[in-house]
Amino acid sequence: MIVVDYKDTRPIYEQIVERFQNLILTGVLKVDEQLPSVRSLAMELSINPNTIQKAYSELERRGFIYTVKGKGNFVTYKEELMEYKKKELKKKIDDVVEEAEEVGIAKATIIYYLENGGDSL
Amino acid sequence: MIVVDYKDTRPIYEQIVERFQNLILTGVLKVDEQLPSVRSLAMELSINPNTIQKAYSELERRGFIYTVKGKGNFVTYKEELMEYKKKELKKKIDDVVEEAEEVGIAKATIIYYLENGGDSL
DNA sequence: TAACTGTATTAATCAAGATAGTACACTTAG
DNA sequence: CTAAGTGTACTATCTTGATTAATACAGTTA
Repeated sequence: MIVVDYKDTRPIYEQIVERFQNLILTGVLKVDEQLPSVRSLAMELSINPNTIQKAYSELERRGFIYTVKGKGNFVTYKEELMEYKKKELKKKIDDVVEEAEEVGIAKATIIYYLENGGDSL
Repeated sequence: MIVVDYKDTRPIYEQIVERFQNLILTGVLKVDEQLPSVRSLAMELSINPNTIQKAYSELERRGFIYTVKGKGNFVTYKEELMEYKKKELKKKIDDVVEEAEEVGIAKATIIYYLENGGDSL
């Protein structure tokens, strides 16, 4: 379910955070479903429990999971997550548009590219 | 012209690379214009010359500048850069679209958002 | 020749990420 | 209640990439 890419320059805990985010947002992990425990996942991936813990803390901070001491980590109610994801997406889209405009590519050109693809940028 | 943000977690040389990329792509630095020398910029920013060198090497590798030993570093012909920038932009746009579709947001919705903004995602 | 340029190399330092080991608190099944 | 599973916290150590430091070499130009 979770894979670590050692060729990736990003820290392991970030990779884990992103992987779980995707699993949750795509519905592979259902609402209130339990995530692997800190220790078991660490064992499975042959990495330190502290690294998993760091990833889980970040996922909780971002609102993707909630933690119950002594029980485990669980997936948050999905609607809240969609809101989070939408915000992220909007930010990315706005960034791209801004970046394009800095080099003289208008928003309309981007829309045209989205509609027609290919070399239309 | 160049600023280093120590609160930024990214390495200094990456910040410098990105800053110069923008200055070049936005036309603030003209074609064939000379960049500050390795030593002078290092002095100005109070950082090590090696760090500037690393940034300039990367900029050359990416095709943004060309280097003449004994003379300095100069801005590359702009059309080539636009091609580079367009490729980058396309990649980013495609990424966003893919990411959106993973959570059930269609390309059409993104286009609508671009056209109308606000909460239309 | 002197004073600029870029380039290369080696060693030392620093900080973030990751590991290792241990301890403590809570929950649940038995 | 006890045992085994959870999450949490803390400290010490290791590793790696980024950065600094110091120096040397090579090309360009006034």
